[in-house]
Parts: sequence; structure tokens; C-alpha cells
Amino acid sequence: MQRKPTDAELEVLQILWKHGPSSVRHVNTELSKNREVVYTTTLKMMQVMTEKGLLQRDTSQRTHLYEANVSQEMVQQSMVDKLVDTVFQGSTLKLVMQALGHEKTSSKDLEAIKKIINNLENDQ
Amino acid sequence: MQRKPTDAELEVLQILWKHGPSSVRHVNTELSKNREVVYTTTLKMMQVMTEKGLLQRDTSQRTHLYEANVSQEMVQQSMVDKLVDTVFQGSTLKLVMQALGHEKTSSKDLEAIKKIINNLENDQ
DNA sequence: TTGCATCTACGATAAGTATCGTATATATTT
DNA sequence: AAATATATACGATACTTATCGTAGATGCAA
Repeated sequence: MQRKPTDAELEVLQILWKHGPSSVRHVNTELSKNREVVYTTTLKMMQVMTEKGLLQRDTSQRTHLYEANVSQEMVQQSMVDKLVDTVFQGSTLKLVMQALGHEKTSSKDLEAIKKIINNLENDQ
Repeated sequence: MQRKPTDAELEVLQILWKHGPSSVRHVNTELSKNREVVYTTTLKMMQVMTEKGLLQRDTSQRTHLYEANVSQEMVQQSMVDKLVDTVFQGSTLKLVMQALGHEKTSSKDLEAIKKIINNLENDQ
């Protein structure tokens, strides 16, 4: 895969995953809901991300349309893998324990997780 | 908290968490098991980490002793929180699903997680 | 006590990240 | 058509990260 996305790049990806192909203007407007960003900063970032292969763009119109060129699932997985690797000694169990132990997870969510575990166990 | 540790800094922290207060020489030797690092690179990094507050050091001897100034649990938690925030839309459930769904988790581990969930449920 | 080994301090550098200003082209409005 | 708004392109800059070389101090061994 390409180099892992930076934090700022992840913000852009989130927006594109959610909204699909978008103009720089749109992404910038969305970003601006959280923090102050100048338009050309967003533009430049998206251009760089395109060079890196994280995005692809349609330049057939004056207003270019960008879309994510990596799937959310792949990025999620590679970031989880990396986290497990670097701070949980390779143990997914430790990660899950830490995640569940601290966060206030709803009982509905806990049930959902149990269901997943049961499915996994039946698969084996 | 202080700024989040970089990847290279995490490697150093891992070693200090595992071995306790250590000399630069020791950390460098450990790091060198994975990749090539020049001694002064490790030294410089640990000096910078000390400035950042990630480490503290005892300079009473010629060979300084460094130890982690942040706990493994806190770093783990803040990294999990951040991951949940930036790529799982704030949903711990999604993170856990992704982690369990992909990794081949042993049935012993799965049982352990179920036990944790049961404990959490009883607490509520 | 002279020389070798080992330590810290410090500066330089290269690469990557994030930010923004200016220039220029293209629409749109008046 | 002229003025205004909106796009992209591109370069400059400041910061951070990672890396390493050199210098100088300190300890130890021959």
C-alpha cells in the first residue's frame, strides 16, 4: 500500500468516504466546521494526496472532483494492525480489553460483540 | 498530556516499559535488534523525549538512566481513543468488530473477551 | 600517564507535513 | 464589456521528525 495517511489526510478521507466524490470547496466547507482552514490549504493537501495515490480526481470539469482511492476498511484494518503491533505487543486481545474496559460501551453494543464472538467461534 | 509519541518514540517507550530505567546504550542495543540505529541517534531521541516530558532521567552518574514518564496504559488508551475518533466515527464497537473480524483470534482469547463483557454487564 | 573506550552535548541536514500567499485562468454577474 | 467571484497551479515557509557526525569530557587499562 501507499504510505499511511497523516492525521490531516484522514480528515479529508473521512469526508470523502462519507460524501463520495466531492469538490475541494465542499471538503473545505466540511473541514471548516471543525477548525479554521484556508481554501488553498485544503486544495494543496488534496493535490498532494492525489500524487500519493490516496485520492483520484476527475478533471473533466473546471471544478475538479476528488474521491478516495483507498477503502475505509483497508485503512481501518491497517491502522488497527499497526496499533496492535506498536503498543499492544501484537495482541488483539489486549487492544479489545483496553478499548472495552475504559470506554462506556452500551449494553446493546456489548451484546453485539458477544454475537460476533459466537459467530467467530462457530466458524472454527 | 504532552504531544503524542511518534512511531520511533513508541519503540523507545516499549523498551523502557519492559525493562524499567535504562541507559541509552541498553535502549540502543535493544533497538538494534530490529533495525540499524547509530548510538547518537538513540541518544538524541531520548534527549528530545525528555524535553517533551515523555521520559525523565537520572543524571547523577556519568551514564544517565532514563525511564518512561508516561504509563503504558495511558498511552494505549489515548491512542485507542484517537483511533476510534479518527477512523471509527467515535464507535468503539466498530473498532472491536474490525479488530476481531479480521485477526485470527484464538478461542481462548475470545472466551476471555466474553468474560470481560459479562463483567462489564454485571457492573451496570 | 598515555591512550583507548564510552559517555554526553550540540549542530547540521534531509525528508515530510501543514499552511498560506500570489498568480493566473475561467465563469458569472451587472 | 467590465467587474467580481471562484478555480487551479505553484512556490515559500515554518515545524517536526529522524538521522548522524564531530567535539569534548570522563573513566579505565596497559
